Amino acid sequence: MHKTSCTVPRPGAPTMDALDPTPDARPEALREEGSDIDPELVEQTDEERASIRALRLSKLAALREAGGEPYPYRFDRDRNIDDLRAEFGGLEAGEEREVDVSLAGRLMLKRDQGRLTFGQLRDRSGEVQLFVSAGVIGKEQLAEFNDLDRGDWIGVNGTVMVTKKGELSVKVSSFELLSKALRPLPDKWKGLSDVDARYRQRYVDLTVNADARRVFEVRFAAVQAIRNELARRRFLEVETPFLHLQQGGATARPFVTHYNALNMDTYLRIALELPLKRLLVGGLERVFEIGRVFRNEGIDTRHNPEFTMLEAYQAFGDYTEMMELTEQLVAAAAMAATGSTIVPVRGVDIDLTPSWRRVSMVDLIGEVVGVEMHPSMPVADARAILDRLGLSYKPTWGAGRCTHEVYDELVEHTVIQPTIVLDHPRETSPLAKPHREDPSLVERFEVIVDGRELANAYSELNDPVEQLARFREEAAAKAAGDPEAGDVDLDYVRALEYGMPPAGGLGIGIDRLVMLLAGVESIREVILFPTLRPEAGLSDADFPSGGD
RNA sequence: GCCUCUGUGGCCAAGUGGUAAGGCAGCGGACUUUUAAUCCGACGAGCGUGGGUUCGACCCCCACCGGAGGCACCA
Repeated sequence: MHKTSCTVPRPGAPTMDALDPTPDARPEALREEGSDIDPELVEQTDEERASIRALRLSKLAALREAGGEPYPYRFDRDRNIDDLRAEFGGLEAGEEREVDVSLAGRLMLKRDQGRLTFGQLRDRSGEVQLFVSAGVIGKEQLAEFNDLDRGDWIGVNGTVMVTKKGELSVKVSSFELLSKALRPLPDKWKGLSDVDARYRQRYVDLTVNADARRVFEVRFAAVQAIRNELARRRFLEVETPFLHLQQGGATARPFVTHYNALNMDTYLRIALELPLKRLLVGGLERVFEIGRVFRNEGIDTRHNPEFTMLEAYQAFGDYTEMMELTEQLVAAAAMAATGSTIVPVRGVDIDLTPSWRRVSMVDLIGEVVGVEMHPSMPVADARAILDRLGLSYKPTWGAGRCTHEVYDELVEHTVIQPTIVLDHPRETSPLAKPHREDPSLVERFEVIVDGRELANAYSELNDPVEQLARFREEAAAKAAGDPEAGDVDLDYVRALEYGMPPAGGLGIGIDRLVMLLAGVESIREVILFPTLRPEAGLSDADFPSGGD
């Protein structure tokens, strides 16, 4: 047993032995003088005895035995660690201040020097060293501190000092266990790198990987900046239903769920569009929603079945307003998240500073591919171009769809710097208003950055007769077996019949924006709990009671 | 859905046909200014799961279960 005694008996302390009258049945190896093994461990299997978790459970039991509480209710700290650094960061090596401070956080490292132990305490704002000296808190308290484990949550009280190596520290006068960790943290240097474990146990990932934490700070800053900019422009933030009775607002397969009370199937929303535009009919004029949408499609580095969209609608504007708005929102997000509107992506500086290049789809195709194409050209000519370019097409495609195909296959991925690609073929844009100068086009643009679509916007269709016709086309396609086609939303048509003001609408994929700003290549890195298959092998057997 | 890669103690990681290195953490010991502290000592896995081949399998084969990347589709 330990040479030091302390108020909390640790495994093997005399009180425990006294409480256990049974003969010492411990294996030879554990019965030696100085063995620190809790007698309770004898009740455990070999596997449990070997496990860190079992040892921690016995620590827990010992602590409670002594009247301690490993999971107390609260701790009053008086500042965050970054506050402490701001206040005392100017101290010289060796300086001390008789200022009482109290901090709370997770114990990340321990360096035991014998009569002195250094700890590393982390809260959300930063880390600071703990200086825990027997000369200050006494040998017993020091032994208790040394009995803490990496990963435990603690609260500390102490004064401020700087070590002779210049490290700002808290000279601990007392500490309190706030929550005992039963499972060990990953390697203190290598951290957690197994991506499966990182996503499934995001709590561990966030604990040990600073990069993971940084991504979500970036995400918050970007979203907050977008909210602020929209609010400044007098947009009203709203919340619309997740459960939709009809499929619409985008072309995508929905998740279907059953609502018992109404005994009917409902869809998880695939877009925010139709409810928001109803609000324009209602006269709200400028509305936006940042929210989760759900698409029953594949998972890859750029797609997660649930993801976050911003959609904003502005009455009395058209898509040219949306171009300016998109630029300002993205620039504001970049500035807030990274401090700059220039973000490095794979060695290339992407300059998000407004204004961005604006180019029509047909002009861009001419520039990149070197062919003259237009949705108004005879379909036979369009097909000839696709043949020459080695692209395939379906017999149902018109010249517009063919034009879009060339753009998708050969142009989009070549566009690295932010570019507003405008005036899409009418054939591929069923929800946008026809172009005021060219009936084969619609007033629509996409923003391409780093070869990927970041935003999509229209002059919104508000002609109820035209809208009904398009809904009917979709419904016919759905009836013919297209799972991505939507339903006829008669209430939406009725809303338009009351009159929707002319408006521009904008959608931005928030996850992709964050990927860009955070410099990560997988959408799972910007979603806290990405969709994964069920974890195999996690069972009750992984949670032995520890011998109680 | 298809293709390729991948799964070794709590974490990181070697081994690729001869019977599981090493590091971190944890455990015991030393140390009052460390910074991934250091030093000494003891311990811990039969290699995702199930079959098969072989005298012998972490290693080869098959299936299944996770994961990653790519293709297809989409934001």
